[in-house]
Amino acid sequence: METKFRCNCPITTALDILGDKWMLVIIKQMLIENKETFKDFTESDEGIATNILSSKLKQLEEFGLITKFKLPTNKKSIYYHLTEKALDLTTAIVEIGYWSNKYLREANPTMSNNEGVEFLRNDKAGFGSMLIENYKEKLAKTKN
Amino acid sequence: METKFRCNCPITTALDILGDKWMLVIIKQMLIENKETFKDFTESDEGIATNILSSKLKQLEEFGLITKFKLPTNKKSIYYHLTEKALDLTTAIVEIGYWSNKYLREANPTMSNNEGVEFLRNDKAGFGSMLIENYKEKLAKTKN
DNA sequence: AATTATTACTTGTGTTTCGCAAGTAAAATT
DNA sequence: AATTTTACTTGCGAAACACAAGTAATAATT
Repeated sequence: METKFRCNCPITTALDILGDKWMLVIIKQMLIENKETFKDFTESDEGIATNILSSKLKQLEEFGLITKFKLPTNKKSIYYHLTEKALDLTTAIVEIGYWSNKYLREANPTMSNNEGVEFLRNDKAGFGSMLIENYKEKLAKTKN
Repeated sequence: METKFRCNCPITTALDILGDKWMLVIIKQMLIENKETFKDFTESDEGIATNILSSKLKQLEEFGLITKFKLPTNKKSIYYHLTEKALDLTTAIVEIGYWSNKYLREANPTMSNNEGVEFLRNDKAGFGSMLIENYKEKLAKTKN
């Protein structure tokens, strides 16, 4: 599948790939909510349709944002992991969350306000670092 | 038009509004490329269709991200301006640009590499501050 | 060992969003 | 007065997305 880029602007180019309903949401689910398998994603709050999920996982892999991984003990499950390239989107994702918490509470009054959100509000950079560190630790455990 | 939010996650909530092909691109065009009028947008590199532009401008206004403005000297032209709420997305947009410059050059070899991009690469935070400052200066001039 | 359940998908169909071309009404220019 | 410019809308085809159902391989249960 060939991506057509709208123009030579870096920001627009990124949005040619990430600017849709699902790409960043899936990355967020992996980064923050420990989603790893197809089933994990289908069970998430966002409720993605399986055909969409399938096609988005394919795209994410094509762009080098995720890799597939199998455990030798389980031939059925496929584990999807974020690459360094995707992990480097953490700061951008955190910025979006920070902004959303600040401005979108009246638009979506059901928005959660837990310890994670509090951490984000109080220490944006620290929250990002924590996410990356946690994710890398988790990967190290899974792969060894 | 009523927005349905997929769940209570702040990040997903933001992407329910901004997660499409055009919303962030239009904000970027206003912030970085001095696009103000309907015609400005239609002439931009990205080449948005006029019906899409019209509906996106409506949405941006509904969400309080832009405001309409008319000059007393010109009854035809409508000037669209970013609100503080939208300006507060600058850091997120800059992060996306920074990431794109770092990772998407092989996907889109035509990506520009001018002084602006160099500034972004060398001083992400400074680049963001500069954009906001410039934008506010411009607004001050237009409105008075 | 045979049946059932789980996982990771695909396929089919309808709906919504998006893209392109053309048209329109009001204001501005010639 | 006629033309052009600006800010749109309308109509139609294409693409993305949503929902339901089905399938093939593996794993668990009886």
